[in-house]
Amino acid sequence: MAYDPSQIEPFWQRYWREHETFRVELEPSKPKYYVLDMFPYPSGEGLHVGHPEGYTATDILARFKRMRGFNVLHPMGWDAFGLPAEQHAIDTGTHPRETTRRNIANFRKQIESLGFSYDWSREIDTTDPDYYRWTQWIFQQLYERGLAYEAEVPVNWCPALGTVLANEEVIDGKSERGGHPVERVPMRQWMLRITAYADRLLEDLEGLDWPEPIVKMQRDWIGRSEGARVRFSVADHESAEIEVFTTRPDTLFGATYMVLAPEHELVARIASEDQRAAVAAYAEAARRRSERLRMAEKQEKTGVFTGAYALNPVNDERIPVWIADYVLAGYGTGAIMAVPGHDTRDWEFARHFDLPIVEVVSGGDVEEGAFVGEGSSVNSGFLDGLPTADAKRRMLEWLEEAGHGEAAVTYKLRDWLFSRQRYWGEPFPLAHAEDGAIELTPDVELPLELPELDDFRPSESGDTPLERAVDWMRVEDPATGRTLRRDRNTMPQWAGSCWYYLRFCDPHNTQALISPEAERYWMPVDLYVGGAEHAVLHLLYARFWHKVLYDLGVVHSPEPFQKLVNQGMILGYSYRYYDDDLADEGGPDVSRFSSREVEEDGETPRAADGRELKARWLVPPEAQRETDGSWRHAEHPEIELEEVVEKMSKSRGNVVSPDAVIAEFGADSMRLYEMFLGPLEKDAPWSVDGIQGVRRFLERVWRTLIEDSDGEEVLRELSTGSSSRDQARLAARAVQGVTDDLDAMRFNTAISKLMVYTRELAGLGPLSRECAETLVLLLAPMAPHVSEELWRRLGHEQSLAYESWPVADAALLVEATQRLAVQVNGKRRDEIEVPADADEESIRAAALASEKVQKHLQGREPRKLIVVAGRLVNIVG
RNA sequence: GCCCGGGUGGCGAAACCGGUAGACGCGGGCGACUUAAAAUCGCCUGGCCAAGAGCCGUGCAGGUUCGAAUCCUGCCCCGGGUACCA
Repeated sequence: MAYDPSQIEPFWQRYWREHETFRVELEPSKPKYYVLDMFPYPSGEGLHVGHPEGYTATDILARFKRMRGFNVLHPMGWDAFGLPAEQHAIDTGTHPRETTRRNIANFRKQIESLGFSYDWSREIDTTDPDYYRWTQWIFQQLYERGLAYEAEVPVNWCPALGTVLANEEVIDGKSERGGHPVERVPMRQWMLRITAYADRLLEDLEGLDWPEPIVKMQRDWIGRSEGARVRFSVADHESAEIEVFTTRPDTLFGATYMVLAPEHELVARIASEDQRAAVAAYAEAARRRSERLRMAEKQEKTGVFTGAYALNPVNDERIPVWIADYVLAGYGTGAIMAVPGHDTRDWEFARHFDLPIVEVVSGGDVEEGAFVGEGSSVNSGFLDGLPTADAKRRMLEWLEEAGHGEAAVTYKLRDWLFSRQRYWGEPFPLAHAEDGAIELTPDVELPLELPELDDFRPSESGDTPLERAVDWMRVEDPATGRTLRRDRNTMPQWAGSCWYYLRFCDPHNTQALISPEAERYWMPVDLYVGGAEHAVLHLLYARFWHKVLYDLGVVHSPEPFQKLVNQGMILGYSYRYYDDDLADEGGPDVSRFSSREVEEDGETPRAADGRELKARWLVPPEAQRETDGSWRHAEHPEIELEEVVEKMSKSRGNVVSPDAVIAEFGADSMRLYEMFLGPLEKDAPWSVDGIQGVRRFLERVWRTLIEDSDGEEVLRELSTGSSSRDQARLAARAVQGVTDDLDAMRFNTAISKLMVYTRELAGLGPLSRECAETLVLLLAPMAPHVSEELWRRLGHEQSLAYESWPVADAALLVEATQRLAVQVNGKRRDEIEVPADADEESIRAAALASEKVQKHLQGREPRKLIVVAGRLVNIVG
């Protein structure tokens, strides 16, 4: 028997658990390192192969930093509230708590089987009342600071299902399950005033060690823009006034019409008699379209004239007021002044509806398209001749003097819709009085626990699941004795993940969400690793809460995550076809279609005859591969399937579990393989081609140290005394290379350097103990089980988790000579070897002395000679 | 649509700041060992042809530069996000 992970890995996992090897305490004398994974939602599908990628990366860092003397906080927990457990409860009647408990147990077992060095004594579960007690506490602080308020906000209401749907559950205006119509209807909701923190969220991005694209996405998401608010009066409607925001007040003379969002409150008031019906019909249709579709510019421009006119304040011209769904109610003021000459969407709209286009900034041709750049004002009265910047300033002065508007800043960022009409979330810690007053649940009554239910559906009357708990909903106000009603909503899943990184620092504190000592020592997070799909929302929400906690004095750093790394997504394969069974009823009449027979119409797939279709996804064995490489529906082989590569998800069925891989190759091979696949940040579809390579590497490492002697696995005899010079140089290069790569999180190249080191050691005669131990220590963060086993066999009694990381002897890294490429006119023609300290003059001479170079120069005099230190010489001639 | 990222051999990739394209691994080929196979070890493996001191080659088309996978412009394809999936 050779290397056998099925023996080694469980042994060491038990060893670490029993010895609490990775348990950490606050140790002020030691430098700390807090390395955090984005904790998972424990879904019923279990871990997929994408999870271990990020977790392996952070685990390598955690182990590496421990060996370099840091006190490492490396925790794991569960973001366990969420939609799937509740859906499952509705389908099966199983309490979400039970589903969640089972899923967590499964996730923990899978995660443990990979040998991660988590401090499990700090495990967190967001659905644990001891945890969400503090989520509720934070909400109360937000409320008391005026950062939580109630408002009427449109939601995806599905009358047939009697419930509000997540955007994901709505496809092209119909529910994903059953294809029932969905409309946007306003509902009273909790909102968090994240916009009050917009500027700080923007400014503090500055000092963070985050990938630049993520910073940019956050910046764009916040979308600060400076401009003006302008008020237009409405002709024949004394009291009506349309307020708009524009970044280009200098183009006000070019405003030839206005557009209101279909939901705008003025629409009903100002629509003229003869347009009323058309306006109502359009508004009704808009309610059925998703915001995403409405923002898509490629869509045909639609809109309806309201019959009303506004007065342009600069010239008192009557301009028509339209409604159109490209103007969104939730952004800005829900109304725009349209300047078709200088805004692309307005231009297209004006063209489509034959509205006037006026040039007010010179520099383009407004007949051909909108000119959105800067220039100088024309056709603009008192602005004429002014360059754009001055024209903006001048117009602002005029607006303020005339009382028609003022300078303003708006943000694309909207306040955060913070309530859900669901069961499986944190209850709001407050109650409502008849008169609308809100009483916070007293601190001693926290946590306010979820009521027990056995039916998790919304009620037919549109009540939320919580409203089924009649007794729970009713509460007596201890002060006045009057009866209050608890809030019928729960918090969104984001809530628990907004502050979990703080709780890991002090998970069992019953007096506070975190002690000042723990917070001062451990925070901020030094390295945060997770998927790029969280680039905006989770990270922005968590930063917002952190800043509120900063203002409350709970935390001392303005930002929670100092360094952020996004691991790439591991994608899965599925195989797509379409059918016309929109209501998911099945049966014999269903027609099926291959992709090539289907056209996309916006979000709606259609057959050649115009019939609406629905996409379906299969995975093997329902999808079968033919000998010609095509994929076919197993039951309907006439249907050719289209291969699609996407994020792994239940809806696609393309989730791949790591369990089988671990069983076959071992956890160390799995870890190494995921790291060896390519750079951590890169997306890639999952495949196990090539996992043999890292497994073979581990076997080679094993055989380098262990030999079979009469069926007994024993340590090879190691050479006595110190390493040979060649061995020492090889080891020094490996140490330097691996250390640099781990510091920069280049795990793939670190592994390749270890492969080279191992292979070349074999060619250098009897192995020295020093080289052997160096190999094991360098491998330890990446393949910890086999490394621990070899370390023990090398005669050490303690785990190597806290051994010192090897240091390279700088003197051994110096080379005596250097090889330089020699180019003639940029093409490589020869190579020369010169002393490492050769000066430029001798390098030139050596290059020109090359026969091959002379041949290619064909007698020409070199016009120019470029020497790049350590790299090459380029002779131009 | 908008925002972000990616595209290099048959495949995963490397090339870190504009300086020798393809390290390392998979797959494939040849050889050694073996009665044989597996395992292991060694060598070869971007394409083309007239086979050279040759030409071409990093999604496509251009540009900047002594020199471009890397920088710039335009385009194509793929992935992620798009505020109630997480």
